[in-house]
Amino acid sequence: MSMGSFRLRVTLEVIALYSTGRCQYVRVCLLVDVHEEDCASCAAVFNFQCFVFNYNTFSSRYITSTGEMPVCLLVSEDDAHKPIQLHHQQSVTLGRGPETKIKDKKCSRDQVELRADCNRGFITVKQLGVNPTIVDDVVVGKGNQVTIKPGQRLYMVNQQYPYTVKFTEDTSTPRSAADLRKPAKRAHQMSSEGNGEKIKSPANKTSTSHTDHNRMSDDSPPAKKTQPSGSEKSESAGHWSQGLKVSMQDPKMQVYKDDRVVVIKDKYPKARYHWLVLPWDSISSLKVLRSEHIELLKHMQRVGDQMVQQCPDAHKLSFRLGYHAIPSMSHVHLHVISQDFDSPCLKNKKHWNSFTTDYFVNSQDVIAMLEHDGKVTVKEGTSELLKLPLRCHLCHKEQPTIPKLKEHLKTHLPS
DNA sequence: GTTCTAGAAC
DNA sequence: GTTCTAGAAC
Repeated sequence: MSMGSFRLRVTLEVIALYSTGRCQYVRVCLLVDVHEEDCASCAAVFNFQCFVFNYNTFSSRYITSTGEMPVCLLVSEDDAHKPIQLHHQQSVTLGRGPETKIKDKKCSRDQVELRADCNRGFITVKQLGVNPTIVDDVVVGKGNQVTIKPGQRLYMVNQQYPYTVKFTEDTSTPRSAADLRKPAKRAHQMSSEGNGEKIKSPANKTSTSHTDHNRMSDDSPPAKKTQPSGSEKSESAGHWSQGLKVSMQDPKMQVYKDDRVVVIKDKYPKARYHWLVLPWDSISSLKVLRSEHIELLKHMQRVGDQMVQQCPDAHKLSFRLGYHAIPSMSHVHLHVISQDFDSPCLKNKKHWNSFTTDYFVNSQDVIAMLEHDGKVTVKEGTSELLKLPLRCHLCHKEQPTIPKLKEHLKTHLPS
């Protein structure tokens, strides 16, 4: 039966998430002529998707309206710290720690999981800690979740540490399609079907790109050297331990991303190749991982394997994929690191032992633990492993000092 | 996590 | 004297 041809009107709302944390939505209307020879409308729709996501060809005449998505702020009522910005539909775990400045041991480090819906103007609050989180005199209860809107009050734990939620317009967000096309503020391209996007060649060898790497370090907000510029100043990630959350959002740092994870080069690589695979979802540490995270961790490992396969030196270097048992930096991150350990950033015993003792837990072992026990446990005394004598990871010969160890490692380098 | 530096080790 | 480490500070 002949279909003839017809005109398809497509309206699509695109949510742009900027590296600064701001959101904007753009409504796109397109008229697509579908002809019989296109075989099926899906072909036209497919082409349409390619067109939309190829941002540089995105003409302003297709944009029928733009608007500011409200920014969600969690405000400390006792003014203990600056408001914490919550990104649209991104889970954030909060509790005792530098972000909230709460030191009360009754408050878990992972007391609540928050997820803001900036369109509809509420936050979903899930209590993770044992002690009660309270919303308007009602105990949430461990494992339960409630919503909180402006006007309501959240007590982090035991009628203490009051918070309110606020949604405000961010007037600094670019308003025109021309603004949107400026590369520095361009939204991250995201596959609609979860297919990954290689941003630039992973062949950026960390040891040979130190000039570039250091330049990037100077641009981005490290612990003390530089301050974030512009709107980034208002972000809550000021403490050094929150640095990964900032770096993962920085397009200059990203080498791969898809709908679940992002890969960045380690800012201080401990080997020729050293990447970090991070989930977009805010997962503070291995401790909060449960069975429901298994698929995500398997995906992180697949992406890590992919980084290795695409590495031009993969044939002559070996790699390990794993997690630090007790990481210093918040936000779960999978290390993908070549085993040459040929890097000026590897400077001390802690660096060495964190990658060459059981302090480094293989990705497969973490996944196996989750599959078997439903959680990840770290053995007692693991932190002591960082103080062990320096021992070559290949021939196990002990070395007296870091400089001697580095000299020794050269003997194992591929020719 | 890094940087800085006092003092131990050589 | 120099080299190197470990712990405080950030």
